[in-house]
Amino acid sequence: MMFKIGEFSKLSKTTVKALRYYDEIGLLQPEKVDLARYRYYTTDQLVKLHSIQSLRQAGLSIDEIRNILAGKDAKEILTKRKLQLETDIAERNDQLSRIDFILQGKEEEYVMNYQATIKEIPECIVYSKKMTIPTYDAYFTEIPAIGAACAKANPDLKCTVPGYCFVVYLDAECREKDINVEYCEAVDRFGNEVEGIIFKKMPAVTVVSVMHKGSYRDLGRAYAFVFKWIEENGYTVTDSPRESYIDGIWNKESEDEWLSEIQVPVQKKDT
Amino acid sequence: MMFKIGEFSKLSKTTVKALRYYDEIGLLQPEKVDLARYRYYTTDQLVKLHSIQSLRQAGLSIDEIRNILAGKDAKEILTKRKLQLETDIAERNDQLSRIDFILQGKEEEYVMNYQATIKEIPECIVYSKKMTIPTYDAYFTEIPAIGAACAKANPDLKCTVPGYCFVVYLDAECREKDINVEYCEAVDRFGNEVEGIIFKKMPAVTVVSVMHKGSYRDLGRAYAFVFKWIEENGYTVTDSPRESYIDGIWNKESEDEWLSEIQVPVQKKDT
DNA sequence: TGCCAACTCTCCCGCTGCAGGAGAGTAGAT
DNA sequence: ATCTACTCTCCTGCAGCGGGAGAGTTGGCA
Repeated sequence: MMFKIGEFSKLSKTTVKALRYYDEIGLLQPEKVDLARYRYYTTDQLVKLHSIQSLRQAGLSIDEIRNILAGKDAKEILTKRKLQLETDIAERNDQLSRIDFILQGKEEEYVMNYQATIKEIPECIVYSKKMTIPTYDAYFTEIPAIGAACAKANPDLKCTVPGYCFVVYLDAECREKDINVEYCEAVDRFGNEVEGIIFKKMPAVTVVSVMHKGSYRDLGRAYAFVFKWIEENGYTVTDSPRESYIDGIWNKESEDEWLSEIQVPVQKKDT
Repeated sequence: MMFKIGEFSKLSKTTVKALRYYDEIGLLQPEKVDLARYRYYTTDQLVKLHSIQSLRQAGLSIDEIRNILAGKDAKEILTKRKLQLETDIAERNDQLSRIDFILQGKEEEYVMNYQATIKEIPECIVYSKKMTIPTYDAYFTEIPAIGAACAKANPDLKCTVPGYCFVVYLDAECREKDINVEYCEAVDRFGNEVEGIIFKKMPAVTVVSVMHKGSYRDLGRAYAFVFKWIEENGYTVTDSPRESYIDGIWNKESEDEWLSEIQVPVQKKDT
């Protein structure tokens, strides 16, 4: 009793296309092929195909199935696939959470609002100085002074391209006055340390990033957003936030065009 | 301030390959391209790219992102993607459950054991006869008799190719004696009804299928397997099981080569 | 014997979102 | 002038088939 491909297809509830594909890749070959190249299948193939289907429906790739049918360690392959599936599901749950977060906001204003992304900041060398500043306005005098002092002590030192210039907020809470901060700028190597300026290597870190366009006065809203995002998407803060300056007074006249990026080191909560 | 693609790539933590691809498909084009076709980006692109990344990380396709950025109904697109993600996660949980089910068995014996698949049985026309049979052995006399009676009353009637010949177990519990069954065979059209034989259309149904090779005496093990599978993989039985005969006494001499398929109509439990 | 419908065959393209690599041209520092 | 580090444009590959073109086969019926 031999079946032509169409019959076998109905018998096994598999498409003809899939059967031909399985033949081509050598996963399931017909019992016999005649002179006109017609494929003929028997119930032996039906049994094998049933195994294949059961594994496909369990989410295994064709290569994995081939290995299992060839007698390789099924337990190992299945366990591997299981892990893959688990990370896969975790990823999709993360995505679901992000979509819900967006949908719960006013969707019409979506484009105008803040948006968060997760990124990896690679390791870098920075010169840095810790200080306590009375108010935010002190930045405009302090920062150029640090830059000048460092350049004087290290004439050959170069900033990275593109630049990475940021402030780390060392206080646990947000405050408006007497803020403990660390000013950092990424450079290409270690140099001479003067006037409280030190060099160090910042390790690579995973952050959630939010872009803020406009005056620094409104940065508070961006922070509120990012912390809410972290909370509601199942992350935990692992370090002090960084505020990275991309466009500012040095290259844009209008405050409205200033661009900053808030980077909060985080880690996914394992639930 | 313009960035070449490599700098922009570092700034945005996006690969150069992806940036070129986004340019090609018109998702994110550089501010300017020079005579040597070098791409130059500005921070405007950085902001847009950040939006794109946030949506990509939420699992949206590039087409969906393009639509959202073009001002189309973001809520609708996001809701659709959310549904997709939910069915996607459900599917993977199903796969996970199947893998766990396999792993909990003795994996070395996996190949020799039963395997279950879900399939759709399409609608079909059958002639059928309900009866109560004392023991399974009665099949061997009853079934040929029904076939003969039907053929006599309907000389032109043809069975489908491939054939689909099965028994439905009408009793809720399994019993060894006085079993209520319905014998069915798929045919190409309705015909004359004689001797308790009736014609009817069987609706399409989703079943879990298990293949059983060998004597009918061991079918019990296959049933035990399939009901355990259904239980542990979160399905519920929706109708009486069918036992479909593929290879049997009519074409194989040795009982060991007989092949039957158990089909149990099921539905996924919504958790 | 001829004919026609229903199958079957073998290419080949398309899908998604890039990654990898070849081979050639450029920019900028020395 | 040279050298290195970029950048460019193709082209291929992935996973698992689905869709379709164009050509050959089979089997039943007149």
